[in-house]
Amino acid sequence: MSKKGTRRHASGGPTMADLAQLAGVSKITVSRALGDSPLVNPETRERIQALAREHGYKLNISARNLRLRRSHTVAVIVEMKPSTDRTMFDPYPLVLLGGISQELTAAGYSVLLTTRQGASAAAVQAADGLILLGQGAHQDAVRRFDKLNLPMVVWGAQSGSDTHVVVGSDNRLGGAVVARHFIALGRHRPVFIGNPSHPEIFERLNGFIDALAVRGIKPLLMRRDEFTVDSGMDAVHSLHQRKVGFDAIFACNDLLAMGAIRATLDLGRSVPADVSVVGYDDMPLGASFLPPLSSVRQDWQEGGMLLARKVLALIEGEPASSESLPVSLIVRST
Amino acid sequence: MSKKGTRRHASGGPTMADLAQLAGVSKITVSRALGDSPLVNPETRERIQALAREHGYKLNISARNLRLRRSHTVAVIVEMKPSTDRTMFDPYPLVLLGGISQELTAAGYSVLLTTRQGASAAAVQAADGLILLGQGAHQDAVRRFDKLNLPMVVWGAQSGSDTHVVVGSDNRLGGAVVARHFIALGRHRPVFIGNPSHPEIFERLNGFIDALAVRGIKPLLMRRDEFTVDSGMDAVHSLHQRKVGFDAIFACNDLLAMGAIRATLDLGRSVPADVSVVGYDDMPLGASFLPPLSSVRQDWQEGGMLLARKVLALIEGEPASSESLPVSLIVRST
DNA sequence: ACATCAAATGTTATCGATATCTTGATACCG
DNA sequence: CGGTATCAAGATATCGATAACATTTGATGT
Repeated sequence: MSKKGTRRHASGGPTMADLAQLAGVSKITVSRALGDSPLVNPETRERIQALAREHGYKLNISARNLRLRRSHTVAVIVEMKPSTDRTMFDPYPLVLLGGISQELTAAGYSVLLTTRQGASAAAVQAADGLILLGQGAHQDAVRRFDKLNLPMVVWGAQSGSDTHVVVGSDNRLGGAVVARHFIALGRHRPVFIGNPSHPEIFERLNGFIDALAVRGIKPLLMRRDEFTVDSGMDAVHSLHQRKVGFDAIFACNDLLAMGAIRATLDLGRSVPADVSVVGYDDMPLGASFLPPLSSVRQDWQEGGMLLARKVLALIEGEPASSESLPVSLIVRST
Repeated sequence: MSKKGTRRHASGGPTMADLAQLAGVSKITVSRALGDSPLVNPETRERIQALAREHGYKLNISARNLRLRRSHTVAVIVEMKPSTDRTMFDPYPLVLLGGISQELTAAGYSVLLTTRQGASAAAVQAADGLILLGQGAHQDAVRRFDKLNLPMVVWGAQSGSDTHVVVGSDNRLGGAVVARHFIALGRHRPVFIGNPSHPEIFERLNGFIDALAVRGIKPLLMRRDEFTVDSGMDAVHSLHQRKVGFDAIFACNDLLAMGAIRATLDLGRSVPADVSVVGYDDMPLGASFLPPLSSVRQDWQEGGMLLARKVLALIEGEPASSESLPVSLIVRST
């Protein structure tokens, strides 16, 4: 079936040049017709578009990207720790991704997903913009990708010295809200469970401490590196062994909170009568926990959408500034 | 020759041509040097690579993609329903993605993440291969992307008529394993909770039914569309109201199972003494549930890696066949 | 000394789409 | 009727990297 004129290309379909020949016009006219440019006669346009459909023409994105110097692609760099085989402990990154994806797709962009390590770094530089996820978004990572000179936004906590755009929940506020909740309940021996070496957790802790300080209350920090139920239980058992008194627990994650509650109940104390507990992230499951868990809710989807909007703005050459998203305390039974 | 020599390009860095001029060689030599080709003199190579580093040279991926007709990119199409759907909020797709990402990255590929709807469909065709996620992977979606004529693999349940490569957990086996577990425990009035209109769930149900049939047992189907704790509770309450007897529950998801257990306990019956319950997916939280939940575990990460390996094989022109991953029953207290 | 060969580098064409600059044709105006 | 808008379409150059083919040079063998 192969004649010289109708050569099939290895990659498959016909090119604009092929269509041009079929239609008896030049390449550029085909380009215009397919782009609905007003520069072509409506009849010609129709004819060419029909021809394109008929022959299953597909635009070669790589060629267009090269010519336009734009890929309409945003790279999302996710920190996937090699250590834990469970990639990330929680569903949130996906929700974040969902928000990002939704917004970018709507704007005609697509998402290039990359992990921090390895070879795919090469592909990143074809992107029009960058979104850095993964808690902390460690400075070295930021600096590394900064060198690409692309519009970039980072999810996480703002640290004063940063020059790039950071979007994140207002973790300080999150801590403060919980503190005020405890104060309103008349608690005065609160405990914080979590790992403050993550910038975001650090902010929560600070907000917590500062808001408590207003009443002269100093929380006890139970540092725990794992964000698991077991870790939460362990923290409370440890408090008990050390005979430390406490009447409120702020766990920086719902799993920790559930563990803490379980351990507290095991020790024969009541939640919330004896001990108030508040978690963080408002996992769907928390509402079904017994007793239903109070928690601080972040709007991840909105976060993702905001991240996306910021990169898009930067890509368009518009200014964009760092921003914190409000959080809300969902009070249930604990 | 007027201004060309020193012109800075809009997109930023120098090109191979620029480097070539700086080094006093031709473009192709630069290309070879940067590609560590043995065709260039080691000294020359060093010199050029040093120059590249010094001037912050970045390869233009779009140009290379065009020339090579390969993007070293695999598109992953995720079904994200805009509504509050299960897919988006479960951790599993992310784990799957993690596996995919890990394997592809290792092979020098990157991941183009796309949702099924919308404009980003254009970008997909630049990919070297396709992975279709999202339960069901509905036939229309499959057919639509099949037209792109790209190597494609699908995550989900195999339906006999499919010609494309399907990778998924062995859901039939999952159902059968639970059935045999119930039989071993001497249960004879089992209930299935879930939504069998999803192909994967349908398979679980079939495996369950068939394996029970060996002992002449017929399970009761409680159809529930939502995969939530509430839905699980509701199912059991409904059973109770209708005065239907049961001594075993197979919930096609852990949240349903937890709900079912909660409701069962609420009704004054004991788990597992009176009623055995098995969930599905083995969520991390299930192990910390009270009582610790028995569940069927699928290896999502391995699934993702397998998907990736299959597309890569297809891309390389090698054959690949559909495959089911084994599942395992994790017996805990329920 | 001359042919042969291999190493190192260069020349040219190409991947496919599109911006810029022209050209040809028709209409419109005073 | 000459001159200028207006519209439709073409010619050419370009984006940046690389494959295929071509050339130069020095070394080796007989």
